[in-house]
Amino acid sequence: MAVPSGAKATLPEVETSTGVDKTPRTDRGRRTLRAILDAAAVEFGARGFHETSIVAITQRAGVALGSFYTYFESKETLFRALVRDMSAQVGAVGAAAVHDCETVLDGEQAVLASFTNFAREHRELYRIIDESEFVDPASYRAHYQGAAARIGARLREGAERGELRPDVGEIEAWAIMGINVFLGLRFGVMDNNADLDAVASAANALLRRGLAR
Amino acid sequence: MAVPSGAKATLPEVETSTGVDKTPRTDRGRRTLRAILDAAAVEFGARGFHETSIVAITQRAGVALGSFYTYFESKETLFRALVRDMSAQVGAVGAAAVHDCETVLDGEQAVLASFTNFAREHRELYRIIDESEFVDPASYRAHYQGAAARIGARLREGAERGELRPDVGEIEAWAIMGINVFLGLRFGVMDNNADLDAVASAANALLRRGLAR
DNA sequence: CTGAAAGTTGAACCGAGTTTCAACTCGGGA
DNA sequence: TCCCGAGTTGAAACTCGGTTCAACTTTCAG
Repeated sequence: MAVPSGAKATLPEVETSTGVDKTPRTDRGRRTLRAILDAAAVEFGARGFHETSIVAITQRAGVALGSFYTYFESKETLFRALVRDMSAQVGAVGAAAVHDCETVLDGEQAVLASFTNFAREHRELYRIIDESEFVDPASYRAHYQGAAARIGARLREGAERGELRPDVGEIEAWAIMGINVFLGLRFGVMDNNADLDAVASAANALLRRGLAR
Repeated sequence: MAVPSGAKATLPEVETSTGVDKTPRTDRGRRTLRAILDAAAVEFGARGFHETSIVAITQRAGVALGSFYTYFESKETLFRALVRDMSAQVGAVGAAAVHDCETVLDGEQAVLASFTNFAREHRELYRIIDESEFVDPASYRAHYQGAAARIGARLREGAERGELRPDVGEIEAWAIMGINVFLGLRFGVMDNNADLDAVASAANALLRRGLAR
């Protein structure tokens, strides 16, 4: 039960390089695919890609080893599907958070608060995204470039509206992303009890006024 | 030639769980060990831990497969030695950078500038530290907790000296670390031409005044 | 009810890469 | 010069986990 609700509703597209369509056609098939995805998120999150065997995944999912290959061409394909799925969810969570915020800076605070919460509820997020650097570099880059681009767009809008300095750009976007990722790691994942709203608020103070006396 | 000069001078301690001392006793031995470490940094940096075979390392080092086991108990042991070595170097680079800076904020700017430069010159840094999350979790945690602690100590001193707000703490330390890591990735590693001093200066402006108009 | 398509099963195959080891060479001290 | 410990060598043993596949069951449209 470590896979976010978003993923439960929509099954991620599983691409096949060899034109063979592996999309399940029946309900039974969709349930099995879902079980494999959930089990994989748990196993990859706990042990990492290489330490996780397909047997472990299918056992946790309660299906036979061979069934795996009904839905995926390889362990890599499965991992890729999972990475893309989680990356999309992070984007969705962020978009939802900014939705009804007055100012850009309020928006950034809301994004951070919801992101750290999301990370705490989905411990596997970091390990899967982090490991995609080695297993699926393209998705890894896409994930961070996409996130930075979204932050950058919000900053630019804030600058146009006169809320932010006019010179905010890519540097600031990547800086904010770095803040979010590391605070998510430290206070969302490594620490169960931290008050995440307080963390978001402190980080936002840094964005607003800086650290100087 | 991807291993930092620091590592060339001092051979990192290679611990053995089984009490067998693998430290080379002759010059020839030290040269071989050095060659293996250098080759390993290149290979791990280019292909990652699991995709790198010991054969590839020994071939690049120009020694026979069996020689590897004269110096290391396993591939993991070697990787661990490398992680600890690089982590120590990052610390050293930071310490050197703050050394003769007037204010804390000047210090943080100097640290960021030298860190991004270091990352650009040692592309393997990120991949090795990142992958230690999976291969050697203890060193991974130690690396980031250590870095955050050093930043935190500097901030505290700045607060005592009245340069910074009195309430700076762990949140701000991890936020700064996140900024540094992501700017190093984006402008040091992913981009060869970015002006790293300009990047450090922009990030420092964020720390000083924030982003607000 | 029936047949074909979809899905399930797990034993066995297989390749890749780590680790071992016994025979060999090197180098420096007596 | 001789000797011996340190270091080198690479073929082969071993391990392990991904992938295949042919026999089987379930589903569902007609």
